[in-house]
Amino acid sequence: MLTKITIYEDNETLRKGLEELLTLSDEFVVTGSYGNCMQVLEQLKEENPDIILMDIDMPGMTGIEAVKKIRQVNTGVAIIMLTVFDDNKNVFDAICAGASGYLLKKNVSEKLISSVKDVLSGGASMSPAIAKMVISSMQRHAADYRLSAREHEILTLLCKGNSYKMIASELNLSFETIRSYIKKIYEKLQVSSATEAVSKAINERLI
Amino acid sequence: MLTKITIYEDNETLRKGLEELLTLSDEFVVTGSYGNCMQVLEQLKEENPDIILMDIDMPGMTGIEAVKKIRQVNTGVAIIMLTVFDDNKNVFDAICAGASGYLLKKNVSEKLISSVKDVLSGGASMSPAIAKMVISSMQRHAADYRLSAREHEILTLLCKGNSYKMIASELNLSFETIRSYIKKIYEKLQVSSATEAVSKAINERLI
DNA sequence: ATAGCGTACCCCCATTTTGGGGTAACTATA
DNA sequence: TATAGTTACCCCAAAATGGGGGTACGCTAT
Repeated sequence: MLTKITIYEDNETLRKGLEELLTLSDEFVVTGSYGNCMQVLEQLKEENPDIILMDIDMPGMTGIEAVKKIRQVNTGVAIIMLTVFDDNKNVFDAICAGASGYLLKKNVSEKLISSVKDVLSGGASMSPAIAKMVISSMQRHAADYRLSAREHEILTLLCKGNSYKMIASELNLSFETIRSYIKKIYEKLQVSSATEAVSKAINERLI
Repeated sequence: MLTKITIYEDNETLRKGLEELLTLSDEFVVTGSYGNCMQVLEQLKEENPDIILMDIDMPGMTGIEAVKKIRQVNTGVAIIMLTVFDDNKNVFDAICAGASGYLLKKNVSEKLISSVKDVLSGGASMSPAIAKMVISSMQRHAADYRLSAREHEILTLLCKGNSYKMIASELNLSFETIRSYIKKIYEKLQVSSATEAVSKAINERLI
């Protein structure tokens, strides 16, 4: 069965090129091809494609906004972002909005078909440069505050929203014991309130 | 110049295979090849490779522990994990520990050389399945609690560790106003303490 | 025009948290 | 055998927070 693909790309030359590239292979059919994504929801409903190629920078509505709109009504269709931007913000916004892949325009000609196949088989597609950015963002890690196992445990419970009392009963320790632990934790994390501790713990991946 | 590669892999057949595969191309030289990573730090210092291929499941010390050790003394060397595991935990642990790529053993023969080249040129290498896992983890997004702009602003300040007082002075509002906003925020988020709110806000990416 | 929402402020009271001071047993280790 | 680190407990007082009430103004959409 043919794979249905809809294209959003405001550069007409590139758009035509994409259409041709996809049509050359007899596995794909281009169900729609547009210079902006103002009617994206209607077109999605109408054409029901398997894959959407979405440029980020388009007049009227950005590709990222379009992805958000699409994901509100359809979580299934695969969306590959197609863009000249390789900066952190665009990549993360697109991924968080719900894109399944991120292809830089300079790589389109070699990578398009394989990317499409990757997402069709349930995977995601990222160029090495994009993958590097994503991985780096996961690695900004933990200064080591040398929390003991017990301190770590108590911090974890605190981060789940437990009060001192709840932590005490959870761990079968006295309220006062929890207090002294938390004092020590605050000291080690260099904070002075539960909210600071929780925010630091989560953001720096201590828990 | 030749690219120096060290291999850690306890399956001897596979290890020999990797050596041959790499040596076939005249761009690589295998500087070391070991069945466990007990001496990884000494070997790293001795051989100073450009790339390390690291199996996850090895006797004595896991590849993930080895990566952590390596990253404590060397942030430059690229590390490609080589494993049969494609479960969430192993992938994330490896990436967070500092791996630059993650290759499933079933894909090794076709993907090894291109993965090595990807990481050599400063990128990262992930199979589509791994990329999918990583992307999915970034997408678990925001139930919409319909916070107003002001409520969002106050929640953000709360998450940074500010007390009610500090928020009030920051926004030039009265202490009591902040209190009533926070009460409303708790209601919308269905929580009843600052720690819960902060944890929910960060984990569900509300801020 | 009126109901709803967001904004901004105020009161009370009880509970919780924080910051400062302690003590003491146990374990590991140098 | 000191010494450090962890675990566990206690007191006090001040500050912050949570839950419950309110009022008022302006905007918007019905």
